[in-house]
Amino acid sequence: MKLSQMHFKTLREVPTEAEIPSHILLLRAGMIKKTVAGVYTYMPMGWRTIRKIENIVREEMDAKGAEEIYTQSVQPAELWKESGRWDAYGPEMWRLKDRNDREFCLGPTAEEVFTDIVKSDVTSHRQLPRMLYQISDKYRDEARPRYGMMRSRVFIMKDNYSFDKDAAGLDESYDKMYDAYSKVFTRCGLNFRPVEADTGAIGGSNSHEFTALCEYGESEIAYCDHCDLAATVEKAACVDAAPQDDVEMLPLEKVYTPGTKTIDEVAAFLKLDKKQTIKALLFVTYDAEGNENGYVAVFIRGDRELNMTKLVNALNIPEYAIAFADEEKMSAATGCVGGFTGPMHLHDCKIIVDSELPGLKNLCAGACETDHHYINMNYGRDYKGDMIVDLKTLKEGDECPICGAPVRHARGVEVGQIFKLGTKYSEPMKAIYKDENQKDQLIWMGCYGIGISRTFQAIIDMPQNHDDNGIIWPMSVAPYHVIITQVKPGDEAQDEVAGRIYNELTKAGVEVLWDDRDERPGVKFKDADLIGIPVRITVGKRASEGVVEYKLRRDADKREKTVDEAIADAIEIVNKEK
RNA sequence: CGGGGUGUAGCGCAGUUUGGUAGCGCAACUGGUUUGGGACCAGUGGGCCGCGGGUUCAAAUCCUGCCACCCCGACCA
Repeated sequence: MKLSQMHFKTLREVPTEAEIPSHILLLRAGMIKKTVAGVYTYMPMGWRTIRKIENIVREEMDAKGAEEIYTQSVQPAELWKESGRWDAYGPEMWRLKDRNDREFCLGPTAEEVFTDIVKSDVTSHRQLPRMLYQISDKYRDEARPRYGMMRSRVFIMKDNYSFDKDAAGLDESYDKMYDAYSKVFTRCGLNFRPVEADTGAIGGSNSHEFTALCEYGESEIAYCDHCDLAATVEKAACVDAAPQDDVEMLPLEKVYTPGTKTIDEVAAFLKLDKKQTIKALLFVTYDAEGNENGYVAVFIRGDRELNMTKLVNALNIPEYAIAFADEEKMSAATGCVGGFTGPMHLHDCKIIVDSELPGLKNLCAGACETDHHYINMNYGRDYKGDMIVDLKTLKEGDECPICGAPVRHARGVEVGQIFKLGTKYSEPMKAIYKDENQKDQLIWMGCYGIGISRTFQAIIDMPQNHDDNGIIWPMSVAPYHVIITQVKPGDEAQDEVAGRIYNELTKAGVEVLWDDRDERPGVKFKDADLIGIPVRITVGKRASEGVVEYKLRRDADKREKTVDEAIADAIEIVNKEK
């Protein structure tokens, strides 16, 4: 393809909307354009890379026996009501009505549609297992779109669904996908790590997230250098402090603690370690219509951090159905007092106690009375919880829940996630097959997603895939393999040499971009670096002698080569790496 | 949804405090000189100053309502 004939434009200056390298470079390279917040257009060069990623995904899916289908984005509300997720999904779902007032959504995912398809076609154990996938736009009306395509409202996702006879079959499908995903992300040039993850709105029993390691990522993962621990921070279990069984309970005492509303203030005032205090966190919960339907008080050791995901899982409600409470409003109903709430004297309020508190003795907590705290508070004797559960966030340096070593944290971008759904969808939607004994059985399902557009962007954020001058595409996903930078189009010798290189490489299956624009050489070099084509062949002054310059985008050094050498070397490296 | 910020030419910005009818750089276009790392000279075109309402002889500028976008948080396969 001749660059002079392409719809191609690069930006010299950084657009204000972008902050992280991948977003800045994609915009500057003219590979994407924003349509509206969280919605992007893929320009020719960017779209080529998207298609390369998609094809890597297709190859790996097909290799595991999955078949591609295509379901359209508009999905009827009935299916979602059948699974129970029409209400559960919340404001993120993009809902719409047709002219007859029937309800639909733009698919944020497609468990319902796939389950519906399979249940009507599959009736016998002989038809299982099955694995179907698709690559399509997904719609999620994100509260805050961010970082270009890292968190957008419309994005390209590969989603597939496995249908098995039983749990063992599901395990097998899951393992296949785990393997396929590892291959996909390796081929895409990502530094990634599979980590255990929470199942969120999708549900199910077991899940791994594939996280591209990158400082700009929104996921935080916890891992351990000494054992296999690798989990999202939401998922990671936390080790309770050792129970103080041998410590004697001291008499409960109310103390005057004027103006000490925060844990830091109380601890300083009473000269206590924060580990001897209990922190209160107050929440209000909402029903499906968005009306308040209850209060929740969470108690956790003063130095700990609440893990919202664990709380929501314990309450078995969706995340959007809970929010920090207006303490003043709540005080009338429950007796809490802003800054001085403790687990005693509360009423009409669900009390949730972190799992390590019952084992700890003589703690300090609010007295539900302004300017007062209790000291020597003990579980069982002085207070009780309606629920006792691990609500702690595993922090960097905390004890590893598996081996006890200090835990490490890293940031990353979630590029894929796999779930064991079990019968979560087949049960409400009645996806049933007849087994060998002519008995009805539920189909066991798994679902597996890859954010194609997110992967596209995450690739660039890998440190090895960009530098100050632009993108450095891995060969496997580069929009073109080779760029011919012709210094002086119209020069007879250069035209001849560039044309020959173009033709021979193209014949060999190499994708070549020919920069034949009437621009100064500097502009072409800058653009070539910016768009990140892996191999550059510069046809310049010495073209008449049959000599060109050969340079890899990722290396600094350039080398003069004969035309034939350059062609041979380009073919070799492209075939090796593509 | 809470907090903060910004909307002026395709992109990046100044002008707003103190009202007087819009400017700079890049990009584009024309001509010329250039041609191996974002050239130079001369010239040209391009703006409902986010949108509505108000104050005023006069509004990019003051008042007011709305909208959009970005950042932090909340939230999120």
